[in-house]
Amino acid sequence: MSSRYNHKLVEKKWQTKWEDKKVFETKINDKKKYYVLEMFPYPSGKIHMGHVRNYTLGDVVARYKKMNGYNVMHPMGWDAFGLPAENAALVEKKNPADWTYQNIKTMKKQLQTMGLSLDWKREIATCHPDYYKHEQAFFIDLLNNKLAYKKESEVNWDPVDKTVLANEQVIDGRGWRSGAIVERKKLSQWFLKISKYSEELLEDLKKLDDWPEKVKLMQSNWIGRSDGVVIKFKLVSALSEINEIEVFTTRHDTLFGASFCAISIEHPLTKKIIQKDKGAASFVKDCENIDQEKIKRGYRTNLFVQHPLIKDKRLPVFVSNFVLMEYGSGAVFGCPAHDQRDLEFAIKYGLPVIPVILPADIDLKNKSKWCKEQLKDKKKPMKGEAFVGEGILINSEFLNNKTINEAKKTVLEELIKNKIGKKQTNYKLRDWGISRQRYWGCPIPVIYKEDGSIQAVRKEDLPVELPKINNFNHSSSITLSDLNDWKNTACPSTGMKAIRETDTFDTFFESSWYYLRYCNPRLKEPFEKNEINYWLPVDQYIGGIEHAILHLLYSRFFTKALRDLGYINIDEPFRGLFTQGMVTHKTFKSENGEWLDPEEVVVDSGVFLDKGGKKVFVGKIEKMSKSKKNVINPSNIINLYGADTARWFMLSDSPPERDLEWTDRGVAAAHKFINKLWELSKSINKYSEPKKLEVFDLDTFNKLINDVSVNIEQFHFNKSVANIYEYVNYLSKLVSSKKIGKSFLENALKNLAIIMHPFIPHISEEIWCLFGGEGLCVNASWPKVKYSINKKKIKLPIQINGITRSLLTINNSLDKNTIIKVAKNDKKITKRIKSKEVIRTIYVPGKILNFVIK
RNA sequence: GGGAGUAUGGCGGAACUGGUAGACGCGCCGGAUUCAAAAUCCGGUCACUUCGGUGGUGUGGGUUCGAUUCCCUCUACUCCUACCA
Repeated sequence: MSSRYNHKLVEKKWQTKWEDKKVFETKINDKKKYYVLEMFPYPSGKIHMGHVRNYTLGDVVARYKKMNGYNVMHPMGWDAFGLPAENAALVEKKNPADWTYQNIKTMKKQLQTMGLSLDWKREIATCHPDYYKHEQAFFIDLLNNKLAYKKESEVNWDPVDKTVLANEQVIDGRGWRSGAIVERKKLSQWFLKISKYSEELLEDLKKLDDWPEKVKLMQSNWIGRSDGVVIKFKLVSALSEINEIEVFTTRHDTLFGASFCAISIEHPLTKKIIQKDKGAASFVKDCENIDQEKIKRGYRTNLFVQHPLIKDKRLPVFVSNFVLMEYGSGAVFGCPAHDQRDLEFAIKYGLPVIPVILPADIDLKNKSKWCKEQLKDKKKPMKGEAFVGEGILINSEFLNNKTINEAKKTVLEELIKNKIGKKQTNYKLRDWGISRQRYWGCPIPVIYKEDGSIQAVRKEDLPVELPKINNFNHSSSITLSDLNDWKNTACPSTGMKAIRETDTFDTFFESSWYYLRYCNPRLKEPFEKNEINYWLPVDQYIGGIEHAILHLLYSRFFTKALRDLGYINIDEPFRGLFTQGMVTHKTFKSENGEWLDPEEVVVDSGVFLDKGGKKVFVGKIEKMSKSKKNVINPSNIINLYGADTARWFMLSDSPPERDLEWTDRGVAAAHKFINKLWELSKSINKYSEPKKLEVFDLDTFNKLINDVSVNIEQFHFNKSVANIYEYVNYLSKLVSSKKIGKSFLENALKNLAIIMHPFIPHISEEIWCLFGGEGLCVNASWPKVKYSINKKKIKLPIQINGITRSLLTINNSLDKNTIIKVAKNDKKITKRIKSKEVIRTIYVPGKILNFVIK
C-alpha cells in the first residue's frame, strides 16, 4: 500500500534544506539580475489570504527566474509604523513597539511555512532606528533643497479625546472612540513639494511599458495636467490695491460668452471684500461651516470687472463656494452657454446666457434660426443643457466662423498682444502633506528655537529616536507633544532652549524608499552605489490595486528626489508592475442581521444553517474582512492541507489580476491534485524492470515547457496550472492503460518536477529526490524547448462556407493541392459539394481549409 | 457629472495577430472498486433534434469565405474619480 502524502513532514524537510544551504541568499555576481518584490506587509498580527496570494504570485516569478539563470533578489520586510499599533496600545494596554515586534515574529513564522524563496538576511522593519534614521537625513536634505516646507493645513480634531484623527478614524463624521463630532482645525504642517515633479511624473509614465495601462491612466488623471490660459480681468474700480483678477481657463475660445466672474471664498480679494461687505462676510462664514456642501452658491458683490475684449462690457463679480483656491488662480470666468455648472449658476442668479459655439451638427443654413431660438429663452440654451461639443464660433466678433481650436489660438494671440493673458499649464496634483500628529511614527528631525526659528537637526545627531514608553497605560491617544522630557531640548550650536517637532511622518514616507534599502539593509550609509546600480530598478513589483496612486506615485517621486539629491541615479523605481485581485468569500448573516463566521455555517441539502439549526442568509461575495467575518485563516489551511495546496489553489482557475473567490471545494480540488501527484509517483513501484527500451515522449513534454513558460511570462498562472493538469492527466491515462513502462514514467515525473517547482516547490523537491534528481530541484535549470513542428501530423478543420464540416488528420508538410484533393474526397465534404459549384477555396496552412460553394 | 473595465455552459474560467467555441478545474450523471460508505479510478456532460442536422459567446445591426475576437447601437454590472474652470 502506498503511504499517504505527509505534507507536514515533507514541507518542513525541504524548507529546512533550503535554509541550511542558503539557497535564497543572494549577492552581486556576473549573472543577469532580477529583482522580484511584493508590497511589504503591515504587521497587524497574522497573515491573511491577500498576503498568501500576493506572495505566492511573487514566488512563482522568483523561482522561475532563478531556474532561468537569473541572479534573483527576493526580499521581505515590514511596514511597521502605523495607527493599528496605537489602537492596540489603547485597547490591549501594550507598548506599540512590543506589540509590533511580537507581530513581526508571529507573521514571519507564518510566512516561512509557505515555503517562499525569500532572502531573510535582508529583512527590514521600518520602525527600527537603523532604518528611519536615513529617511530623517533625506528629509533634512529635502528641507535644505526647498523640497520640504511648512504650511497651514486642516486636520480632523476630536474635541473629546483632544486628539487629531486620521481619516480612517473618522466614521460618519464622528471620532472612532469618543463618538464626538469631528471638527476641522487648522495646524501648521510639513509638506513635500511633489508638485515640482508633476511634469516628470506624468511624462515618465510613458517609459513604464510593463505597468498596467489602468494604473498609468489613474496616475495620469491624478496628476491632472491641463493646458490653458490665464487672463487678467481689470476691476472697474480697484479695492485696496487689488485692481485685477487673474482667471485660469481652458476654454478661452468662449470668452465672448462670458457673463460673470467668480472667486473663491479664500481668494485674497474675498478677504478684502468681507472687511467692508457684511453680506459677503456672512456668506463666507456660511460656506465654511457647511462641510462638503454640493449646492453651488454665490454672493453677488458690488464689484465689476471689465471684459478683456469687449470695450463697454462689464461682468459682475461673485464670491462662490464652488471655486477652489488650490486650483488655478482661485478665480474663474463663467460662460453659461457652454459649461453646465456655469449655466446652473447663471439661471440661479439671473445672468445672461450667450451662445458662442454653433454645434457642428447644425446646418449653417439654419444658423440664424438656431441663434434666434437660443436667444429667445436665454436661460435655456439647448433645452437647459450647456453645449460642450465641437462647433463653430458665433457672436464672437473676430472669432466668428472659426473652429474651437482656431479660436483658442486667435484669442490667445490677441490677449498676449494686449498683455492681459498668457499660456499656462496647471496640475491637479497637490503637495504631499507628511505631518501626522501621532506617536507611532518616525519623528520629524526639526527643532523650534526660543527665538521662533526653525532648525533641522544636525545629521550627526540622527536618529532622532522615538522615545520609549514603558507601562503603556493611557486612556486616550498619546502623541509626542505629550512627552515633555523628550520634547524639551536645546539647540546644539547656540545652546538656546528649543522644542522638538512633535509631528511624525506619514507612513507612506517609509514605504516610499524601502525597495532601495533592501540592497544593503545593514549598511551604515543609506545606500551603496554599486549595489543600487546592480539591483535597481525592481524588475517585477506585485501588489494590490489599492496602491495604484498614492504609494506608487510617492515612490516614484522619492526616486526622482533622491536622484536629484545625489543618492542614486535611476529615474524610476519599478520597471514592471502587476496588480493582483482581491481574495473574496461568501458572506453569511443570521436572522437578526449579524454577520456569521463561515465556520459556524453548515450546508444541509442546499440550505445554509447555523449550528443551532436556524436558517442563515447568504450574502454577497465580498473581500475577506474581519468586519464581515468572511475570513479564512491561512495558517489553518496550511496546517490542514499544506502550503503546496494553498499555493496551488491560489494559482488555479482565477487569473491573477481578477478577484479570487475562496471556496472549500476549490481547496479540496487543489489538495486532491497534490495527492494524485504523489500516488502517481508511488505507482512506479508497481513496475518491474522494463522489458524493452522505452522512448520518452519529448513532443508532449516540449509542448508543456513551451505553454507553461509563455503563461508564466504573461502572468497567466491559471493557464500554466491547466497545462500541468493536462500533462498529469495524460500521464495517468498512460499509466492506467499500461501503455508505458518504468523508465518513461520516471523520466516524465522527474522532468515534470522542474516545471511544477515554481508553483508547488515542496512536493516537486520530493518527487525530484524520489527519482534521483541531481542536487536540489530549486537549483535545477528550466528546460529549453526543442521543437520540431513541421513533421507533425495535424488535425485540419475542413469548412464549407465557414462552417466546419470535417476534420482531416494529415501531414502538415503536404502541399495545398494535395490537401484540397484529399479534402474533396472526404465523405462528409463530397456529400455537400457534389451538386454545387465551388467558387472559392481558402487555405490557411496549419489552420483551416474552406470551400465557398453556391 | 467625468474616466476605465467587464459580459462565454449549472459555477470559476480557456480560445495565439479573425480560422474546430467551451481547454483545465468544480459540480452533476453513469460505471468500477467496497458488505457499505469515504477516498480512488474509468466514461459522459452547451441546448434542441425526426440523429440527417439546427441554434448558441449580454442586445440589435455591420464588415468578412469565416467574428467570442474588428466596427456601430443599446443594456446590465464593477472599479476609479469627482465642484479641477
